Amino acid sequence: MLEDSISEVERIDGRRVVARERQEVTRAVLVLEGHVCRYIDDRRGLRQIVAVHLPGDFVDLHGYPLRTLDHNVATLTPALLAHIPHAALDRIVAAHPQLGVKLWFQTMADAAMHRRWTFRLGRMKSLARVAHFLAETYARMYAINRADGTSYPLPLTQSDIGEVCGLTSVHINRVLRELRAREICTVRAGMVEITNLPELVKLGQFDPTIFISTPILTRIFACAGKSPRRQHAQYRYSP
Amino acid sequence: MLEDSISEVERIDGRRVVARERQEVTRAVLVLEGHVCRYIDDRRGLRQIVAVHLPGDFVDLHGYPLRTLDHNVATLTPALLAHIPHAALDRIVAAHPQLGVKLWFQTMADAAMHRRWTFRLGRMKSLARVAHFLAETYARMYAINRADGTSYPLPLTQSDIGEVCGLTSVHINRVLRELRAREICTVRAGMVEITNLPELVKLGQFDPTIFISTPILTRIFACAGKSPRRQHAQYRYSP
DNA sequence: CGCTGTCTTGAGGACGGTCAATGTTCGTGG
DNA sequence: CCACGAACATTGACCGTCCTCAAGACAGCG
Repeated sequence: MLEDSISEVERIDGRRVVARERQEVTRAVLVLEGHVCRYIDDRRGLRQIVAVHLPGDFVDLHGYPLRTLDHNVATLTPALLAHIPHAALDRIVAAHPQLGVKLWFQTMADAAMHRRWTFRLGRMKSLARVAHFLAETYARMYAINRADGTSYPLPLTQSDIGEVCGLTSVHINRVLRELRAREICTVRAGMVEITNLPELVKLGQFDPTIFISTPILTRIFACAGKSPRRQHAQYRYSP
Repeated sequence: MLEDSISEVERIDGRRVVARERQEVTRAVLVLEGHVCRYIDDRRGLRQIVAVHLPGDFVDLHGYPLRTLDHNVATLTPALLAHIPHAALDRIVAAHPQLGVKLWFQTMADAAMHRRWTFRLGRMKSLARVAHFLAETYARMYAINRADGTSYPLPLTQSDIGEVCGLTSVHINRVLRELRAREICTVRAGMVEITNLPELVKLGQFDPTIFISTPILTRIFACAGKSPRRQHAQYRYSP
């Protein structure tokens, strides 16, 4: 039904703004090819990326209930985007309320990822942040069959990764060097080659639960054990 | 209809865990009184708070489409909670799909706040983070009529605020001292007294848009002007 | 009273930002 | 085929923010 609702398919260059903050949205965007991100500008015009979207992801489905955007949307690479008018979603939801809940589910998976990102920025050091991001992206790429064994394409610059992880491009460079030196993974020429997945997962405290839709992922990430317990210290927080 | 769906009202102490990560949820929790938070533990058992909920907020409505939680829920203060079984939501959504979209909207407002938090942690310095949090909470308290002029109750310890802002309680203490010294606001004895709202909003780069449901808020936060422009520097990012 | 939890302050140090120079890659045009 | 420029990657030196550790003050409460 969604496929039939596509009103337009658009090919677009890399590094192009697709939609602006506060803008009214009348259709949802679905990524068919390429990497798309959502970001929030600060006053100086610098930005924090709040989500990265891969093929198969809705970028702004939340714009359907919200009607307006609270952030910008831009491509990171050349991309192929499908547009689905909100009116079509109205019809689907009205006719099949349970499908409405399924769409809702999609946006909630997104929100769960937002929470992980909040956690990542609030609690982790640079090395762990990057490790988490790389592990998360691996899981997502794997799930959509874009990972070749332990490697996958990541067409982001070091600045982009910095904007994701709340670090400067300079520091990202040093972190990637460290990850390479520790033989955990190699990021080069737009490709990530993971040499030690258990270590990457552990370092990034990556919890694959929210991504596990396929049993394959469960096996791949079997290494991710954890059992946190709240501790009562003088400083409840120490990153 | 929601009111009629309440299956139970529960009074609960402060600092109690209400629900645990990975737990299946079968009912939604609505805050009637008190402060409730959602948080993610790290391996060491320390935590990052990813959301704070005030009276009138759904805490885990996202558990309705997701069916399981990706974080913990705990009270910060004694609270009064209403429980609404998912089965009741099923009936509402089936009978009135447009009400389903309204519920969806609620969870998306939440997601929008998540994105602001990501931005806050990724891009802002300590003073700005705390200022943003205080301004945001003021807007929310004002909207539910819990603010008395320029002051409102904030029954969080400095450690709690640290867990929200990704800082230690020690540093929160210094930040609050600084805010007081600059005569922007005073946080003491569980109360926030804002002495210079425009400055607080500016410092925290607070954007009230996503909270503006009432015209009153628009007026109160008229001081929040902004017009960011993407800048192309060697370092796209510098916090 | 004497807990216990919270707040406050100081001293020292680590992490990551800032600045700046240089290297690398790649596309474009002479 | 090479020269040039633009964007990205890499490295070093320095420094600021915020964490860490530690000690003490304060308040509420049994």
